[in-house]
Amino acid sequence: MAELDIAEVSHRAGVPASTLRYYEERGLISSTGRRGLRRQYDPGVLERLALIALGRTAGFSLDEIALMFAPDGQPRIDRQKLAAKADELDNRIRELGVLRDSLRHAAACPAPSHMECPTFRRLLDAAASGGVAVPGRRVPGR
Amino acid sequence: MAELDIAEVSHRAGVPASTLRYYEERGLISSTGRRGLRRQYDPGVLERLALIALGRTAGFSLDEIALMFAPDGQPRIDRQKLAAKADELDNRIRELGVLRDSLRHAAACPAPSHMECPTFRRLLDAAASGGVAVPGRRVPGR
DNA sequence: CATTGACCTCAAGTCGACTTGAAGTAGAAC
DNA sequence: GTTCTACTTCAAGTCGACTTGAGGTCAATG
Repeated sequence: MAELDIAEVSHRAGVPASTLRYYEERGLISSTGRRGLRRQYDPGVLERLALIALGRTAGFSLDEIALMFAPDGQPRIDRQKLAAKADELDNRIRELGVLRDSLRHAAACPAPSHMECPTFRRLLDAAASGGVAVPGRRVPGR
Repeated sequence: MAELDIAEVSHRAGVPASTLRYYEERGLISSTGRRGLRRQYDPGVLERLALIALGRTAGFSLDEIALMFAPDGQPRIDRQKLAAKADELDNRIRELGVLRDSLRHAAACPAPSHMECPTFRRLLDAAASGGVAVPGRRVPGR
């Protein structure tokens, strides 16, 4: 079985068929042909989908991911971009670490009200001054 | 000057006026009155905005945050929820850590193509099997 | 040969958190 | 007293990644 049916791909990759069609439309994957109406895929699409999933979890947009494939379909992953994303992740991880520790402290804090807890207030100031970022926040000028 | 003008709040909190109106509409903050048309705010709104910002960076939705204020305006932060969010953050942090390490490895990997690098392939399998989560991904059945 | 059911296309809807635009108003400066 | 300007309301638009729905098609099953 060289060719996979869309249902097969959907099942194996754990991705809805609608998403496969969407990815195709966006140029992220391509079908090798049709059996009747139905899309057929090369088994390699599974690896490609894994790559896409990976990119998504690393925080790349679909557009960015699309650029990571050469026109011939071979992944052309820019090592610099990977390193940059790793650094980005590093920052986010550090932020989240601080946040987590502070949340835990606040959860265990004996102060009658959170507002009277110095740790909580410090956290608050950090958040207010934009020291910590929200992932999906739109930046002014975009 | 007990009362702050919306422009003042916007400036001090680093939040656009449109967002302040939006937060008011959502019941997250309230203005004490108007001078002419313009909203006036109690200085306490700044602390509240900081609290909102904090909640956002911790990954709470505006609806969740709204529930963290008692009707009287006093923050009523559920310590259990904080702890739960901390645990959630902990998981995410661990995932991101793995991802970061793998990205870094891939970036430095000597294999001619990423596909031939065992570390990269392992990472790929993890991503494919949904071992790592994308923050904003919609879960089936929601 | 007719039915079934899973696929197809294309347009439109969803979600959350805002932003933007049009049309109006009022305090303050001239 | 007029103009300026920063605010006001309300509806609609935006962004990314998909999902959903209506109406159509076709390989396989009976």
